[in-house]
Amino acid sequence: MLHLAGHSTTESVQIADIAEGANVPRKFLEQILVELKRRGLVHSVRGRHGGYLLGREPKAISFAEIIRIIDGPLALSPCASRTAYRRCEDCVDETTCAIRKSLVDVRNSTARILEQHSLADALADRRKIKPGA
Amino acid sequence: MLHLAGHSTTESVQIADIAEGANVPRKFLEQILVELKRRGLVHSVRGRHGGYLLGREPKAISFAEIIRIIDGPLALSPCASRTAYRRCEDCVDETTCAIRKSLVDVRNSTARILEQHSLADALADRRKIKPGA
DNA sequence: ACAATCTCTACTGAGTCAATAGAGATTATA
DNA sequence: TATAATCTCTATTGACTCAGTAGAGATTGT
Repeated sequence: MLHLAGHSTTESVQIADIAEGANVPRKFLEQILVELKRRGLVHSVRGRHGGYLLGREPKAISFAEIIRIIDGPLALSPCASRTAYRRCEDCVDETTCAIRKSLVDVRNSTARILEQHSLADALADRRKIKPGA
Repeated sequence: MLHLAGHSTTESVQIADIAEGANVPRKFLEQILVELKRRGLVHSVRGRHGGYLLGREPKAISFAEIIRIIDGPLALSPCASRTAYRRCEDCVDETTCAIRKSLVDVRNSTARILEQHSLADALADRRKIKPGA
């Protein structure tokens, strides 16, 4: 995603280029991109000079969103998740579960941090440190 | 652990009792307890009237410590972990990795929250809500 | 027509997780 | 001393996930 963010929002980049830049197998990257596409974070251009490009401006794509798609919900337990809530099977009483309270705290702070960081921020950081690259 | 914290620090509780209270298979619980013992969080008493008891006072056992033993490192990626640091294999330059910065932020906030919560806190919470239980 | 690319589905191998199984060591008690 | 109750240890299972592989099919530029 950082690689794509480094290019314009109008010209597409080919899988092979991204794979080389990110140092991951092409076919493996493909599966991730298909999923990202399904969720609207990237668009694809088919055919001869096809490729991928960001679906929105870099500043409108948060780390939280990407991580949720690739790694699943942020919460440590489904019962503490907001986007993928699921009650624990053997939970006796959720409202008095002292463990869940902490897990919800953790989820909230994690979500806050990851939602504040966008691709644009990451790109700016990188440029700040390595102006030449 | 909450079950154990509910008992005195001197008398042991049998696996079967904890298993029933926590609604998990006895043999499965056993493996967790053995690991917790290896790390010093609980002690065991062998033989006829054996069982388990907390290795320290409830207020000296944090959620962070328990979760690290049962679930592994808190960080989302090994490169952001303090207790189990490991460099990413295909990392080009760790100091300029914009993703890692966010992951370290998340780890730190997670660790702060989970280290502040102890078994004693959880026990107090539970009693506050359900004074009779 | 053809070549380059994305698209889709299925598969593999290693690893993890919850759970099971059983033999062995330790201790209280009769 | 024998026995029963308990923890201890190691191995194994089955379902699942994760990274990666494979190949046929659809789409588009030339």
